[in-house]
Amino acid sequence: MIEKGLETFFEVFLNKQSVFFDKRVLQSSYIPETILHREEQTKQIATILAPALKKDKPSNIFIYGKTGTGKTLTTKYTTQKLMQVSAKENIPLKVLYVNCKLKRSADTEYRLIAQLATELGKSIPPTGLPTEEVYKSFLRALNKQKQNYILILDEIDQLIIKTGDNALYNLTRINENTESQISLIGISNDIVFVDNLDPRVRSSLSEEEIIFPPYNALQIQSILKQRAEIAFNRDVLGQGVVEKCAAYAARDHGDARRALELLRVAGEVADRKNYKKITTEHIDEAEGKIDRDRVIDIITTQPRQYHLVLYSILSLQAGRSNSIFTGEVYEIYKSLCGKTNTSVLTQRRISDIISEFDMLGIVNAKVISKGRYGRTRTISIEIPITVLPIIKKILEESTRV
DNA sequence: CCTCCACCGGAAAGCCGGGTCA
DNA sequence: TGACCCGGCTTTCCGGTGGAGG
Repeated sequence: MIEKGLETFFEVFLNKQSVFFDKRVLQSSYIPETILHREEQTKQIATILAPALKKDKPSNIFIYGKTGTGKTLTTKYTTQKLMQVSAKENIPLKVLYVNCKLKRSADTEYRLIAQLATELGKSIPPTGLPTEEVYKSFLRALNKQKQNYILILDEIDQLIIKTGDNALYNLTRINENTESQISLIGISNDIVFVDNLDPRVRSSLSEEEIIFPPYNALQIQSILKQRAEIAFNRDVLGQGVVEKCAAYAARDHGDARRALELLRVAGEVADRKNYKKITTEHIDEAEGKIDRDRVIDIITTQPRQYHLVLYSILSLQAGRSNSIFTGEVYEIYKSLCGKTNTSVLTQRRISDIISEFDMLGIVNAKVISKGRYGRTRTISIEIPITVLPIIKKILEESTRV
């Protein structure tokens, strides 16, 4: 009986009308036919890279712009076109793309070089070898065929923050040891990190600099319309939906990625509720959902010690309205450890965990001075009230012995 | 104006589990 | 098997420090 019900459920699901025609178009990995509002930047990149077709070494490029301003997309798009020409004309040229933020893939010097070598067909074990050895292997792969390489390092700031500029330094001078020519394209949404770079690396990396300004609301609107045309079925977008999405995204620094995500989730919400059209209400709902999912996702993937810390903060907040200090959190945390039979970490460590929560936007922690009574952080919770019960449940479950 | 609290936060080093290689 | 490597997580050490209270 139950099976029967489930079967019909699936059948109904299968036959259900969706507002989507091709959802992938709204994902950030999708590269559209034409890229709107980035003509200038596309041209700049193309101009700089073009010499590669004549076997000259293009200058290194440093690309900077806030999140969702089309840096990655434009770079990928341009290099893709470049490759098409080089393939047609039989010009040896290779583009390697690496995202330095991807955990366990390219977020350390070893892994970055290993990743690059892997893309050139060398297989490198994920660990165990001296980094030096990996470099040698990479070099051998480069030399196997003399040609131009364009190396795209996305989110390069993450790499620098985590592991310093060693890798970058080595990469910028790798040309001295090889027949092939390597050009770097560094992409970053943070510009301050450049200051901490070795001057040699800095000047080498930013032989050319390209800035991606944020989109304004109108530009985001046209981007959304361009994608929506392919992504959705005919006539599913309600009055003012695109406008509202764009307005939300423009509100905080014109992030096109967020706008697209908002639109996509709004569509999913509409689907789930069996609406044939997406309305502006769905957007509000989508915004809340994205928020909640983000928080829940962050917290569930956090290790146990972090849960204990957060639980301590939560229970402190429950009783009072005034602010919470690090010392108090640590006291509660310690007693919690005792109760749950967990090893106790140092206050120094807990302090770091709290700032991590702060950076993740789960908690707001500001350093203040209480004069005579010392210096500490004031901590408050930033989790939307609607998710608090869920979070509490998650924490309680993981905190239990 | 000086003191001195209760932490902050950088640097370095240790531990441990994952791995390679000869 | 032992010497060695990498990377994540912690601990240790320790020099700051904003501002209320004296």
